[in-house]
Amino acid sequence: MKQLSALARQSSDLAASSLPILPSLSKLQQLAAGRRLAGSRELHALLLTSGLLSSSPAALTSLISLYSNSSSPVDALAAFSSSPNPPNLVAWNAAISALSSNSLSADALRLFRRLRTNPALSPDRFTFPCIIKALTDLGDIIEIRKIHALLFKFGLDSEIFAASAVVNAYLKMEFVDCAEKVFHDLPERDVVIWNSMVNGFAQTGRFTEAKEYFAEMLREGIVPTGFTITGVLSVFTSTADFRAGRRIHAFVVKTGCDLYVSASNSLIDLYGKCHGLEEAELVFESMLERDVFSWNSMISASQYSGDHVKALQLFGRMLLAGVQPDAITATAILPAISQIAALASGQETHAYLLRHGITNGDVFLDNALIDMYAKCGSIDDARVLFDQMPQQDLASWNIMIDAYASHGRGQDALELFNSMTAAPNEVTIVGVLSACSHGGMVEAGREIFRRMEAGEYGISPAAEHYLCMVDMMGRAGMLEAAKEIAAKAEGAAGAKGWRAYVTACKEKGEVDRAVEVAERVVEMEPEWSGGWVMAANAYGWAGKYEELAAVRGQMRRKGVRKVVGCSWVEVAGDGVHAFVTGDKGHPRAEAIYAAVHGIAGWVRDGGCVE
DNA sequence: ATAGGGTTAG
Repeated sequence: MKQLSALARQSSDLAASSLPILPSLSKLQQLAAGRRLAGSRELHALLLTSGLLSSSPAALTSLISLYSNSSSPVDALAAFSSSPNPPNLVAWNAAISALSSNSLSADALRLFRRLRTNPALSPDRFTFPCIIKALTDLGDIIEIRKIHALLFKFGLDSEIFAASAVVNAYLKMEFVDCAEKVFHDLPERDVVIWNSMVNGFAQTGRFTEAKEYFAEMLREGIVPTGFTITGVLSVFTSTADFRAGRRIHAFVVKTGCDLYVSASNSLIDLYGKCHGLEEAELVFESMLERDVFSWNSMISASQYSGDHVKALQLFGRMLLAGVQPDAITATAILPAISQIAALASGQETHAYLLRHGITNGDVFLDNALIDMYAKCGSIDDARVLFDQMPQQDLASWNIMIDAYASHGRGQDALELFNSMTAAPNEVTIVGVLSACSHGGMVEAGREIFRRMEAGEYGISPAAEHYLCMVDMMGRAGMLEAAKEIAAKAEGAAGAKGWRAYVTACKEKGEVDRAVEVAERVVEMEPEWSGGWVMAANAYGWAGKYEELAAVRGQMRRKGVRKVVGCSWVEVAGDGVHAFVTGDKGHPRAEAIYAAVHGIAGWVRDGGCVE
C-alpha cells in the first residue's frame, strides 16, 4: 500500500497533465490498454487519488484485468490484495484469471484455496475455467478430478466454458474416456469444445481420433477456426501426410476462413517439412503479422532445404523486424553458420544470445553451439562449452567426439569416449571409429570394432561402421584387410566402402588393386555419380585409357553428371564468399588464384604430398 | 467488471 501511494504521487502529475479531470472509466481503460503497463500504472494511481478504487468494485476488477492483459500478474495481485474494501467474487475471479493466464498456476491454486475458505463467497462459472486451466498447466490430475466433482456440486457441470477446460485437461493427461463422457453429456457443443477435442487428441499423438473428431465436426456443420486448422495441420505434419495438409490449405482458401498467425505458422511448418520451400515462402510473405513462431518455422524450412544463405538472410530480417529470437531460432540458425564455417558470425550470434539471456540451460542450444564452434575450427572453445554444460546428453558426447574426429585429434576423442557417463549409440561408435581412422590409431579402432562385434555396446555394426573400418585400414596400408571389410558392407554403404578402398589403393600406389574393383561401385549404386567418377579415375591412374573412354561414354549416354564442389570462406568485416571449382566470377578472382598457387607452392616446398 | 481451445528444435 505504501508503494502504491508513492506510485500514485509520482505519476499523478503526469496523469493530470495528459488526461481531463476524471474521464469515463472506459476512456481510461482504452488509454491504459494502449500504453500497456505504464498506462495501467497511471490508471492505478489515478483511481487511488480520485477515491474511485474504494467506491467502485468495477474499478478494482478493471484494474486487475488491465494488469493481467499487460502481462503483469504480480501488479494485478498487488491491486487485488491492497483493495481498501473486501473484494467481491468478480474481483476474486479476475485475480485468479490474472495468475492462471500468466502461467503462475501454483499461485492461482493458492488463491483459489483461499477463496474456498471464505464462507461468504462460492466459486461460479467464471472461477472454474481459470482454476482448471491452472491445474492443467500443473498437470495435477488428482485436483482436476476433485474440481470436476465440485462442478457437479455447484450445478455447473453443463457450463460449456468449464467443460472445455475439463475436456482439455483430461485429454492432455490421457484420460480419454473421461473427456469423451464430458463432451457427449453436454446439451450443446460450440466450436471451442470441438477444438479442444481435436487438438487434445492431436497433442497426445492420437492422430486417428483427432482426424475423426475433425471430420465429425465438419459433418455437424461447425465452422472451423484458426485453432482448428492449427491442430489438424499439426496432425498431418506429424504423420508426414503432406497431401492432406495441402488439402487443408486449399479448404482454408476456398472457405475463406481466417488463418490467423498460428495457422499460417503451421502451414509454413508443413511446407517446410515436405520440402515445399516456395509454398512456405508464399504463406510467409503473405502474412500481415508475424510472430517468433513464424520466423522460426520459416528459418527451419530454409534449413531443411539446405539453403543456408537464405536462412541467414531471414535471421537478419527477423532482427530488423524487431522480433526477439529465442533458443529455437538459435538452434535453427547455428547449423547454417556451421555449414559455411563462419566463425565470426557464430561468435557474434553466441554473444547476442548471452546478452539477451537466451542461452540459459537449453541442452539443444548448447549442443548447437558446441557443433558450431567445432565446425568453424574453434575446437577448444567447443570443449570449454561442453565442460561447462550442467548436464550433457548423448548428442553432446557425440558432437564432441565427432569434433575431435574431424580435427584429427584421435587421442582426445578416445579419452572422451572412455570417460562417457551415458551409454553410446551407433552415432557415437561411428564418431570414435572415424577419430581413430583420422588419427592413425588402427589398433584402438580395431579393438572398439571387435568389442562392438562381440555385442559389448549393444549395437551391431552397420554400414557406416564398416565404412570407417575400410577407411582406417586403407590409410594404414592394410589393403587386404580393408578389402575384406568392404566386401561385408551392403547397399549404398557398400558402394561408399568400395570407394574408400579405391581411394586407399591409389594413395598407396596400388592402382592394380583399384582397377580390380573400380566398376563394383558403379554396379552397386549406378545412380551415384561419385561411383562413376571413381571408376574413371581408377582407369586413368592405371593408364588404361580404353576402359576410361568406355566409362566416360557410358556416363554421357546415361547423363551422369559430376556434382560441382562448392566452398565458402568468411572474410572478417566483409561477409561470406562462395566458390565453385574453376570459378572465375569473383571480382578479385585473379588475386585469389595467385594466392592459391602461392600456398600450393609452400605446401609442396614444405614436403607435403597430396 | 471476471471465463475455455492452438503451432516451432538434433
